[in-house]
Amino acid sequence: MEEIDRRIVTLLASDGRMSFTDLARETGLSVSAVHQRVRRLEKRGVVRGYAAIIDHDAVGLPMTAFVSIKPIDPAAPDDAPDRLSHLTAIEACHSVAGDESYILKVRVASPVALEDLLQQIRASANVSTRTTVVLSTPYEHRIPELADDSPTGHERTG
Amino acid sequence: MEEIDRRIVTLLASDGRMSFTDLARETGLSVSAVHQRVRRLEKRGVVRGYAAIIDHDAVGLPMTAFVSIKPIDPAAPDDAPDRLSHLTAIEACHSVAGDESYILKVRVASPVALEDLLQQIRASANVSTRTTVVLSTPYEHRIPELADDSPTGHERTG
DNA sequence: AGTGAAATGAATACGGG
DNA sequence: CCCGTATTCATTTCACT
Repeated sequence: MEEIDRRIVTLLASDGRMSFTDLARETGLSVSAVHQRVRRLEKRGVVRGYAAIIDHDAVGLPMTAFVSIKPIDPAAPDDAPDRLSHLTAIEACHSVAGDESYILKVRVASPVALEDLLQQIRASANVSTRTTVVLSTPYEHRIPELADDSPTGHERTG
Repeated sequence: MEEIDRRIVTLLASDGRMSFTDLARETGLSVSAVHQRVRRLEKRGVVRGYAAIIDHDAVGLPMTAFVSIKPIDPAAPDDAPDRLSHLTAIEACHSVAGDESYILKVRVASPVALEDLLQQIRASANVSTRTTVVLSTPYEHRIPELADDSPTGHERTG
């Protein structure tokens, strides 16, 4: 991916509602050219979608935690993500290297809601849990610097 | 916060570029009414912003890790978030309860880049690190169900 | 808080270099 | 792959309930 696409991606990552007009100004291209590029980035899956960033305190989910899970029966088929996907309090599920198999990021309303959620997680996926409660979040959702070329599987190799 | 605002927040969380026209259709309000509500949600900080969701593989940052940090000198003032904020590979920084003081979520291009980043983290904040590498991400950025009332500090109490 | 209507500005489709 | 133009559609403001 080259310079201008990287710039577009960075701009949209920091303001997902930026207009094509503004993107055009920032990149020095015409509106139709950026429009075309954004649609292509969406189609190729580089831009996977757009989301409002919500203040979880303000919507009644002030408690965040990381829940690491480990299967009770290590021989059983590992379909924990599927078994847990109905629990909407789980914002993310990462398969990880290390002692435990997944790290879940969860958002709940209260300590009691967390207790309840942990029981549901254990029951749904037959796992043990280890929970790390978030006290505060100095920052989140930051934009990385995108540098140089990256393998998209779409560019020409020569 | 009541029903319609919750609906608007949920819709924008799942599609940050949804038009006011579509929001109006989905909520049964007029365009100007939703417009007013969205602006109010933004002003009150319930909606903190908008972001494009990026495929990190496609932009050359295919490696994600969680880095837990612990101060070398527990007596020193704890300004790790400030000391680390210049490292753009750090997407999020959470202060946590437990043995360690912060969990960082980082995105890097390669194992070597992670090694380099860990050295920078240790040097910048005078901390030890414990790193959990993400192997795959079954899901991320999911939208929680927003239920009932939540304390925004803005609604009338009677 | 809500509405509809009017004016501005943005998104999209198109013809062409 | 880029541009400009023309059309359609969304955003924003306003006067009013």
